Amino acid sequence: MSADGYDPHDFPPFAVTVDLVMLTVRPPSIDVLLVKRSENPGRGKWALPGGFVGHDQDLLGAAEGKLAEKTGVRIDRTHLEQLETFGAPGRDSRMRVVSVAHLAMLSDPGVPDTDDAAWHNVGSLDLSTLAFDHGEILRTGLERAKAKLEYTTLATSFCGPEFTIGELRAVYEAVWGISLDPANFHRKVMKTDGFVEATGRTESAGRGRPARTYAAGPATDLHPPISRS
Amino acid sequence: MSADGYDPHDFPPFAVTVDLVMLTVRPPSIDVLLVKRSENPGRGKWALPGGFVGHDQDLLGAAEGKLAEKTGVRIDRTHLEQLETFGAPGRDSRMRVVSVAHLAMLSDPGVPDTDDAAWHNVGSLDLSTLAFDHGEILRTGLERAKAKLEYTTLATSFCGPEFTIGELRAVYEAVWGISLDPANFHRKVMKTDGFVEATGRTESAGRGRPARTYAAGPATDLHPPISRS
DNA sequence: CCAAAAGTGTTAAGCCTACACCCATGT
DNA sequence: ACATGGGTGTAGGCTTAACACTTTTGG
Repeated sequence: MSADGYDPHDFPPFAVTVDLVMLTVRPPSIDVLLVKRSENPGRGKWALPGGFVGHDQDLLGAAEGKLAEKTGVRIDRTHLEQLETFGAPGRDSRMRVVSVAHLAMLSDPGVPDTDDAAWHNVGSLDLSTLAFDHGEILRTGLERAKAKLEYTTLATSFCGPEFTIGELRAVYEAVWGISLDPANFHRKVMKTDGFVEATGRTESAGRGRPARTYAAGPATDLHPPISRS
Repeated sequence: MSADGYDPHDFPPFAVTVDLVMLTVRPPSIDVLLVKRSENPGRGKWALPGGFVGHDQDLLGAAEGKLAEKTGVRIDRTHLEQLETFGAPGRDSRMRVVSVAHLAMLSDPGVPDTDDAAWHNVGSLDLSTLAFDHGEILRTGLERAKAKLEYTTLATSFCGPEFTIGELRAVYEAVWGISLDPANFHRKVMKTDGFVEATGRTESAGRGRPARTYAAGPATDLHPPISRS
């Protein structure tokens, strides 16, 4: 674009793909969906799900399609955003590929693991064993997710349609790897407009006082101060 | 990539470009470098500088090249980062183009305006008149710059090699469009490790007590709390 | 001396943390 | 009864915003 001095019919051709970092939280584990490569390069290695962008697809649409194909999850309760674009020469030995990585944050879809697709606990995963540069992409996605919990309300997208404040807190604790004061956490969530909405129901977790349940609120991108202590 | 089920020799071909949102601050104005298009589509319109990515170039390298070509500025004092990738079908009428937009934050390079490249005050610019989707890209870049001032020390990259705290404050005031308390701002900068380093010199701005000068400190990506009040 | 900008001191308001304490349930 | 997690109250410490005040220059 703005290709002054270039003949538009003589540009270097690229393949463009989308790759997805699909994260879900099953406290205290945080899991990523990986697929086993059936072809070279990287045959037998685990990789992020992804695929070529069609000629008439936009980037987010291509990512949505991959997400639906892998999880069958309805898009509305899932957060999906562009992460970063990776395009180093040689990252794919076959050809010049630019991959637009996306980050998806979803509640446990309950999709069972199969031979060629499985959820992996990121804590016990050696990133350097992933195919291509997918270890680096995954690291970037994890960092983004950690950062976003702090100043957005996106943690709710890791929860089901109805959840307790304790379950929400468990998401933060899993992602940040620390423990939070239940009392103070409760207050911070409550005082943040649009974070959660009361359902009026309660849910018993077996032992202890039953907790009120909530649904994700309308706010998604504002900046509440959920501090890390 | 991870193109299971696709023949790697039969992928949809794309052109990949980098476009640059090059911002500089001349308080109280914040300026962006635009080039006038000499070819269709969008002939005569202003556009972000950019160009095709070469087959052996990585994305950041391609952006650095464009930056050097347009400003002659040395890279070390300039902040350059990937912004977002834009790839909607039809954004360029000639072909399917994916543009990896980058954001550059630089101190006034003193490059004079020419017929086909000029610095524009973003406040008095109608974004909808830019070529392609460059108005949207510019808006994204401005938002990113505003946000990054709050929790990084990148404001120094808008300043020259030696600057006063007042000049640094003027950067914040220009970007955020508000005025800050000089006393409190001074303290916040000083108590943030690695934000600025004293030169030992002072500089008289004509009237008033001469200010000590500083150089950018080693920190670039930490999180000092420069609040917006 | 006066205006103006740099820089320091001070104080009151608000926020956050830590923890005490009560509530409601399963066993 | 007691253990367990949910939820509220509260005191102390810390940060912050607002502004008074001193410093150092040019006119």
